[in-house]
Amino acid sequence: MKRKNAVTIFDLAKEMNVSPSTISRALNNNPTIGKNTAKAIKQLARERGYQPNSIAVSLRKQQTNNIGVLVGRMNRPFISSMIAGMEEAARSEGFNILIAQSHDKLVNELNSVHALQKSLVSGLVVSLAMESVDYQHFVDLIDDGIPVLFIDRIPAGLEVHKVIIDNFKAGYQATRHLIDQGCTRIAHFSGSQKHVLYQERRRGYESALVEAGLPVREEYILSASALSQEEGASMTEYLLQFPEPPDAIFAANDTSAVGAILHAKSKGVRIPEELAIIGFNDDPQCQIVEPQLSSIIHPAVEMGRIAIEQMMHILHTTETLPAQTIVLDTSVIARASSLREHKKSVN
Amino acid sequence: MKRKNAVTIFDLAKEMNVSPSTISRALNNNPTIGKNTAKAIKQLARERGYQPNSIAVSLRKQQTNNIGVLVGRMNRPFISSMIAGMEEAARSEGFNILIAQSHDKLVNELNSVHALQKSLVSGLVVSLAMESVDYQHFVDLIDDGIPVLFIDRIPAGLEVHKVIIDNFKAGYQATRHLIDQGCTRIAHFSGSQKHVLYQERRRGYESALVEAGLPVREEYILSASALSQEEGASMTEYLLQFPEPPDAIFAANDTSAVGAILHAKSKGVRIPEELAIIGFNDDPQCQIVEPQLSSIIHPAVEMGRIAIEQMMHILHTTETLPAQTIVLDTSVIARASSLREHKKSVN
DNA sequence: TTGTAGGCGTTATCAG
DNA sequence: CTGATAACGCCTACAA
Repeated sequence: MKRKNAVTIFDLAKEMNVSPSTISRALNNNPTIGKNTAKAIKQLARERGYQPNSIAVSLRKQQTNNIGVLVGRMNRPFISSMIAGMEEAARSEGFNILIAQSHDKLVNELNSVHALQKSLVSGLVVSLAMESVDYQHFVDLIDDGIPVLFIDRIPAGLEVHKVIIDNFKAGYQATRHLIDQGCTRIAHFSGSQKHVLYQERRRGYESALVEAGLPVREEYILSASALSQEEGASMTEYLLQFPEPPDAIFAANDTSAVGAILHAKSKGVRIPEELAIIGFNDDPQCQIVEPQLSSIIHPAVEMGRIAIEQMMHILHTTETLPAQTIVLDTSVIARASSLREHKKSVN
Repeated sequence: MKRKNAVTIFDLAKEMNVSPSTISRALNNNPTIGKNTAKAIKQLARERGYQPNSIAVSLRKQQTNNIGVLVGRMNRPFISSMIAGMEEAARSEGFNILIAQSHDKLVNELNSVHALQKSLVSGLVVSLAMESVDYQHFVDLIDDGIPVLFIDRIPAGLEVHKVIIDNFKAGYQATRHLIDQGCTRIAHFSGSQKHVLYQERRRGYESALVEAGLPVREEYILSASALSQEEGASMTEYLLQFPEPPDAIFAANDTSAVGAILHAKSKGVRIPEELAIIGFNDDPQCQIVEPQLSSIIHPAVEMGRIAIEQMMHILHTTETLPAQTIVLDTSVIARASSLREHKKSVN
């Protein structure tokens, strides 16, 4: 398992009758090296196919070119797209992405943070595990000099770097869209209230209702742990039994919204005429379900890219940067599930 | 950016009045160390929160604990699930997964292989870029002592380690299923014929037809570059114009199959009565489209897991292992898009 | 059973 | 402008 063509700066030095340090300096564009020597050295390095041994560099600098990425599960459309964006951005900066999944369990989150720390990642990008409530392990990391940046699922009340979407505004937009379609009894499927993200979407929802002079009815606000398709269906079943059932649903994700559509259809409820529905994320399924599902667009790939750019900024700055939050915009994509006939021209 | 609690074996050695090598040996379970000393050392290491510096270890061994994973795009359901499986398996072995995307471009594939090689990954798991035809860069890597294992999209005619599904059999199964439903004019959506994977699925399709005494009609076999939903729709449109249009389609992926369903429905073609359809991959969309799409199940997560286990086996073996191919089984999952009324009891 | 010393490949510091 | 030299933290002959 030995690398064969292991050309080192020592080999180059011997061949050119200079010292290894000269080679090192030339290759690192140190200005104190003579123009000509530098050029000759680079030339030879290219010829010999010299590749700096990144492990040696890391050992010397006590820092790798790896960024750890910790997520709940990576095989979800939104997450994998986010990571895809990170990978691109990181690679263009000469960094690698090192992935860990917590499977939304605190134990795994702890272990993974630990494992990544051991691998000496230069920085860590985290989308919190569902049940995470204790953030001490991240604080330790930060205290240890490893910058941590949170993305999408952020911790509550912690002064840290964040890249998020404006969940309040998105919730407002979604609800506002339903109101614009003439809906007045709008229900909301929310997720675990432990998460800032769902709290915010809900706040946006309530704010839009209040602004429009509509009542905020507690019985119309349902929380589901996983917001699965099944949960979406059963929540819809529950709502439809009301003497005065809702005429619209704003679901905090697409999966539960699809569940709502399928259930409503199976009960002969017409969508969007009797029940307008909007989801969240713009997952691929939105364009497949019938009627097509309106949703809120997340710039997932871009979020990942921006997170890495921000991380690079932090890494390249010697002094400690104050915690900064980058907020990305969302928008409504209106489709058949919420566009009522007499409003369709309006879009 | 300095790690603070950097406890080293040297620190422990000083504290215990032994030499660093003793510490190292004890922590590595070297049997030549006295039971008691070893125990005491491990105890102290735990107390002081000692963490071996993995970079130093890597430099010494000229090998990291990272496995490179190179795929086309990671934000596709099948791929991200595969990587999820790899991540789990690798982590349980103390390895990290380092991701690179080729975006199905040869240039990126080359660059990424290069970048991963520079980061001194211990091994590389590759799912080929669409257009990859030249495999020299992988051969170089292998010659350089870095084991390479191909998964799913494998190179043609190269003696290498592989983890794949039996695409021939899967193609046979899918077609056989349609034949069992009473279909006799079965069309096939295939992908780029440069890929072994699509060649095999097609061979399986043809084999099932021949076995059943049905003709293999060239005009029923269509190839699409990306097998997108649009391509699926337009290929269906094309097929439906035949004087004797097909009564079934076996699509080499779900996306194009969904395109077929949507187009056929829009033309008033009844599914599955007039046109039975089966896809490939069992992507989430299968259960959302109406009628629900029959498909071929891939054990994606397990494939990833097995690939890593195989890689570990290779890494832990000192001599060079002969190239081995692991073939995983697939099965048909029959849903409404292909289950004809009079056959439904059969399943 | 334990200690000593050298080296993995690079870079930073200090002389020249 | 360039050359020695000493780390970075760990492992492993070889010696004791």
